[in-house]
Amino acid sequence: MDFYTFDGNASGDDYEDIDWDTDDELEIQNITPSSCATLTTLNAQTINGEASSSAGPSNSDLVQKFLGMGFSKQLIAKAIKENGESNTNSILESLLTYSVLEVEDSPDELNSCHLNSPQQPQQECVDNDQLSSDYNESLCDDLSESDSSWSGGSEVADVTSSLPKHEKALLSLAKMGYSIEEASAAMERCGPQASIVELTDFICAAQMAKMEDVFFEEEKPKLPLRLNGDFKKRKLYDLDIWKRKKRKGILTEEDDAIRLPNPMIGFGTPTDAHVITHRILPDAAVGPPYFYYENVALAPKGVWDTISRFLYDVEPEFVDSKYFCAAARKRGYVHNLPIKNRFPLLPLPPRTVNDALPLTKRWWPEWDKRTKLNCLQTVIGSARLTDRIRKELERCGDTDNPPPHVQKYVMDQCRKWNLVWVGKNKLAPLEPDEVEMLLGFPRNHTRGGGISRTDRYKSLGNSFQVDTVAYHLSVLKELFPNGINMLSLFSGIGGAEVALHRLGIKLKNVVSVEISGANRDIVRSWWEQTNQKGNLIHLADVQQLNGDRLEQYMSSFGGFDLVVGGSPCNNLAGSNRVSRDGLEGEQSSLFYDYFRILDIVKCIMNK
DNA sequence: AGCATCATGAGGCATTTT
DNA sequence: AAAATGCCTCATGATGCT
Repeated sequence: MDFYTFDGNASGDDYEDIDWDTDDELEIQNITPSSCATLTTLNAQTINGEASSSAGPSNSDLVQKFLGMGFSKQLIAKAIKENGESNTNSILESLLTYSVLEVEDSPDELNSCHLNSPQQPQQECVDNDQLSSDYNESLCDDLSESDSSWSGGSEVADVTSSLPKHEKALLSLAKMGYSIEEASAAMERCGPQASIVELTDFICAAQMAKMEDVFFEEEKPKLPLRLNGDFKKRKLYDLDIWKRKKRKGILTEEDDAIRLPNPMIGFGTPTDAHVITHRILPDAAVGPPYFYYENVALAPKGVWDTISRFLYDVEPEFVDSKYFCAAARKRGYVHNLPIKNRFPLLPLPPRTVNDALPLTKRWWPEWDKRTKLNCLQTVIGSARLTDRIRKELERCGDTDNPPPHVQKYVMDQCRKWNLVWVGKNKLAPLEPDEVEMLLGFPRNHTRGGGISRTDRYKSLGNSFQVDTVAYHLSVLKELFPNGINMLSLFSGIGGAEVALHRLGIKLKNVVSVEISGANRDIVRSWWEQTNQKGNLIHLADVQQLNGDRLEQYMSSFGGFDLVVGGSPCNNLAGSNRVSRDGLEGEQSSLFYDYFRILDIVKCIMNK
């Protein structure tokens, strides 16, 4: 395969022109992860997904940890000076002691303590004028919006001011007889906005788990994945069931499977008060290169376990993009990137339908309580549907409040098809440019150049949410100030490329593999329009990309810094009524090519 | 052949009710 | 504790038109 010349294939997700009757496909069955890198098993995890570090943390890590717990820099410096760096517990004791001298205990306030003093890191602004004025206008009051599904002001990992309420909470727990370790673990776990009740609930659960582990001294199984999220009653219930099953000896493999976190915020989002900044990666996963893999979160059972197993046992980070923009997008991301000091793209995108689509506000009925859209898919609602709804509403007469059964019918269809109000009794699916905006792409990114409207929806529906991905990739900016070389598999319309560009990360050499000619055209066109100085190499088929070819590229510009890819979800997505066959499905099995290629790159880089 | 349009549930959690 | 209910999901295939 040589540098690709554009063909006539204009479909967004079609693989019909690929010969599927190859031997490769058959060999996928029962394949096991085999890697030239040593595959090590993940150490037993603590409940909060953060394994305790055996090596002593560096001074900055230490400071960061206590900053995250809400102590002021001055107090931390003092405590470290008195106790030395090695003894974390005595530092904490000292910090608490200082707090006793300063703070009065007032439990009533503890139930509602929040971080304040929002801070946004400075960020180089790149091509933000691509975005619509609606978009920009809505940004200013974004932070003040309140949303019942999540709380807290804008906050990034670096907290520099003293936050006595945290210290109060810690102090209260200590006074209640809990150990410093338990209290701090619970606080780190539940977040700064957690109430005392939640904190004690967590500690209780942890104690129960610990107690029972004493009774069941055998092998320590992996606890269900809890990357983040609060430890509410539901979680206790889960843990209860799990313990009970274990006692009865009926613990099945399913109980050991990866579970989705609730809320689905991964290691944190730009607007979360509490962000996890440390994790332990399995040795085999540590780069180079950095890799970033994406797929739908709600895949059939066992799929994410397999993906994680192949990708060096890295636990997926599940994130719903509704915490980044006005539309939901539940996705899992497996990556070996640092997670400390992430920062969001600026300006922050509109976070409600009202802000994202201001023209719908006038027609939005009071009884439609939606503030977010559901997942943007590859097809839209039909005209007949919206016509049926309009007739149904008109049948109710000239009222602002149709009967409940009509409201339910309308709302069900609205949620199912992501309809928005564009007139009296008039609903409509999103326009392609509205989808572009919601996903964080520049306006008209997919417009023109011969692509059909149908395929625009298809390509957009298969794409990344740029703000979400950019937040994760932002840590690369300080690591690669001179730019990066990237291998982009299943590039689609270039979500990763756009994200890096908007982050101000220079793209030196990009090898992009994408089956759809229309999508390649889009990326090529974007590349030229944004005056990229780097080198874009387009290929069509990941299956044809072998080690020799990779070695050629890598020797010409010195290896890849980042390997990005979101492999086909066709056989994993819930919308697929016909062939939801799992990871071994016709298209979704291309995941194994992502692993194959990543592993080759890894081998070459670590030679 | 390309394009637009339309109809087509099940799987799997989470929550509520019994 | 179990059953019922609610809710959401990067889609595929058939058809008719130009």
